[in-house]
Amino acid sequence: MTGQGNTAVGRPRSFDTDEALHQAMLVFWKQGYEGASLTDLTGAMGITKTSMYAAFGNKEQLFRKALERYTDGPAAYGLRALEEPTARAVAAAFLNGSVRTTTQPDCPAGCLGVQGALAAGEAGTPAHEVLAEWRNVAGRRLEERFRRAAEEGDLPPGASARRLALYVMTVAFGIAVQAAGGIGRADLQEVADAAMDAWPA
Amino acid sequence: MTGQGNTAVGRPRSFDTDEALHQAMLVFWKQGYEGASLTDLTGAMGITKTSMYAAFGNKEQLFRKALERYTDGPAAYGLRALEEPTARAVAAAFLNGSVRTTTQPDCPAGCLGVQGALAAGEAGTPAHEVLAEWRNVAGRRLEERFRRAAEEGDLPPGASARRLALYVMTVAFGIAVQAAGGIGRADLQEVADAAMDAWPA
DNA sequence: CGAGTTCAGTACCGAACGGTACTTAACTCT
DNA sequence: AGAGTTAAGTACCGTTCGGTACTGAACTCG
Repeated sequence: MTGQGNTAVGRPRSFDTDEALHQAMLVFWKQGYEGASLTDLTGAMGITKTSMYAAFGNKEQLFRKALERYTDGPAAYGLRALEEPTARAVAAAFLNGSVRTTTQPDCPAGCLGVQGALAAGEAGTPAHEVLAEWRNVAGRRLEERFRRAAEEGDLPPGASARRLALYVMTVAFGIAVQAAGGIGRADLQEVADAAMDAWPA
Repeated sequence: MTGQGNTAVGRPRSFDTDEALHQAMLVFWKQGYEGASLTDLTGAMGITKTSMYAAFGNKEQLFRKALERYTDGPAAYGLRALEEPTARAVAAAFLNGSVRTTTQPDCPAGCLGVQGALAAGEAGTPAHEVLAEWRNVAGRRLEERFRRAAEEGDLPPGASARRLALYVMTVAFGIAVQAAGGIGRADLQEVADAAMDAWPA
């Protein structure tokens, strides 16, 4: 029950935790969980190891917080897309957002949720599982949105919400892989457009 | 100019290099380049570090050879697909092959070419670049095949071979990501089928 | 001004990393 | 049998890994 009021007692923190977390996110994004050493992380964050442990716990918890920040920041297009008026617009907005975020000039190429720990050794297993769940949650959100669209008559009777959600997520993940390999934004936007040709009705 | 005839001089190798390379491939496939330690690798290969260095050079060269083996083995569906008679059949065979290989029960889930080093620190950069090139080569092969199809009148006049190749590769990579996250074969086959709905004409 | 509390920095921990020198074992050829 | 050649095994190299005691410094409150 440690009070979290703004009455500061003790020596005040000399760095901005938000900015430090942002830098850590960028390192994880570029190098992956196992490829990012504490030296890489704290170097980019501009703090020492002790400060990082005091502020964030350990490497794994730092990664989880960096992923939350990624979700609310660069990956926010995911939730925004769900608010589009039609299922088709939702799918297009999701794919377009993934193209834009995975090819942002001032950020690492690709998607943290995909390349953060797609394969991992023993040390990276927790991160691997966290990211797999992160991707599945996104897919479930999309599926629920499409199910609602089906109930509203926004999708043809035969369409499967689950199948459509899986398809859109799969194309988005593929876009992330291509971006990580250096494929440019214009090419990937064409891919996103081509993917929408498979949309029903 | 060391002769490579079958006249064996010196102590004969006591392990099967092909089998050892196969085991190394499986470890890289499951754990990625940086996540696979020499202890993990040599443990699975059933040999000591010295034997591994004598037979394969170092970790990076072992990875390159494991990737070649992956190309000729689990990923051989890629070249086979190019031999299909029509562009549509090529695309379908490629996607179906990716579904089968990334969800093989007795192999790691996903694709070595995708998850081997999608993001990497400094130590994993060579592997990262090797895999990016590996994916691009596959895409170029597909693009050439589709260009030939266009010349043969096997594709509508407006179709872009490059765009179609990029689309098929992107879906295949997305399937690999989904498989790495535990999505099953039946679901992914539905995705592959759905992706073909975008095929022109 | 202490007393209490929290943060920063140095210096260090044991373990694991990729890689190698050196000895011993197993083979072919003369 | 002995020389020459190559592989296997042990034991070790320096470095880096994630993580932590411990010492001072900076702040609020009484």
